[in-house]
Amino acid sequence: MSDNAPDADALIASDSPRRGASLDSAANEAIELMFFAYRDFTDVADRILEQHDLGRAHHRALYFIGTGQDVTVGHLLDTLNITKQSLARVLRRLIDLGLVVQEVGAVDRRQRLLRLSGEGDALLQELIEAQRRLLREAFTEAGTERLEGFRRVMLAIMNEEDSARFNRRKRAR
Amino acid sequence: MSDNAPDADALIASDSPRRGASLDSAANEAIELMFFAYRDFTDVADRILEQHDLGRAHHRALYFIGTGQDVTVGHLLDTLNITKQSLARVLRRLIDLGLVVQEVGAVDRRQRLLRLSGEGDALLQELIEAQRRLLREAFTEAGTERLEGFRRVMLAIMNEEDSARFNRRKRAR
DNA sequence: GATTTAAGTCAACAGTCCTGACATATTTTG
DNA sequence: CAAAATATGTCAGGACTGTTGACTTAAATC
Repeated sequence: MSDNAPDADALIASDSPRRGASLDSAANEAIELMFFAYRDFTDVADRILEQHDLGRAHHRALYFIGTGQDVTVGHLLDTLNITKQSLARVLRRLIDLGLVVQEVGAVDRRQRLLRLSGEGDALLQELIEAQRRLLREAFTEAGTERLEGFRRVMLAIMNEEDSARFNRRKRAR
Repeated sequence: MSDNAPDADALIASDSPRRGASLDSAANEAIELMFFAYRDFTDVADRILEQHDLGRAHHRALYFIGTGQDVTVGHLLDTLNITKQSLARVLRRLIDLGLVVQEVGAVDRRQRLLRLSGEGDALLQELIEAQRRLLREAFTEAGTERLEGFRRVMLAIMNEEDSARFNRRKRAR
């Protein structure tokens, strides 16, 4: 990717004359970190989903239904950035399997409030725990004092819309 | 996800009596960081790929062909963890577009060594630069002293096979 | 010479995403 | 109240990426 890539430990010397080049090679490295780490992160959930003949799209829907309050179809469309048609297929399957139930909105009866059934929540908890375990172990392995660096960088990678969404969700917890 | 989620800054107090709970809520938070950050990271490349009517699979193939040495079809299958048929379709397209060229292997003439054409390399550089810019800006925004934390945690999230692969690739640069 | 390996190909199927159009029920607005 | 806007659902059809399994060709290896 580039010559003379400095050791990552040296990157901290941000007053070096080659600061720009260091940032570039750190970014080159990070492209691969993102690819491999995300793949392995999703793999632990994929293995569970496979056993239920579900895919990632079902996981995402389950997740945001289960971790939000009064989630409507519209909220889900906003959060997932997909089309109504894409979501409909996924939601239909989850409802048919009895993992998700719908209720007519109390304030606005056009809305369909989505929530997980007991079975749906059990599956979601299983998925969350698998990814949580992986991350917990990674934090321990890397040293928990490095967690803050990880958090801040990941947050900075997000665009404004998503970091705002992330913070809204965080506040709601 | 859990009650009494502590502020992230408090997570550093790893000698707290609730260390385990802190790690859990940090991991819960990180599940969303992974989702949103990865999505926005891939989005900057997707916007460029769209203009060329290419998808993520083409990006991945271009990337590993362009950043490796003497990459064969077999290597690519190993790295990407997909089937021969999946790769074949993608590779066919890239070759037909003139972005990738094949040469018969010098040592083993059964092999097809893959490399990028000038045009292919130009596209790859454009893709890499878009993601590199995003990451560079994120590092600056988060503070470069936090880069090391990010790196170590991401590396720890990877499984052994991928972290070994990552380190092999890094050594080769 | 027989077996194994690297690559390419064919057929068929599944999951996820897209666009665009249209229907229904309900709420909001003029 | 009637008209417009909104939330949801659905239909048709297309694209990309992934899968499995079987088969061929050419070259290397035993």
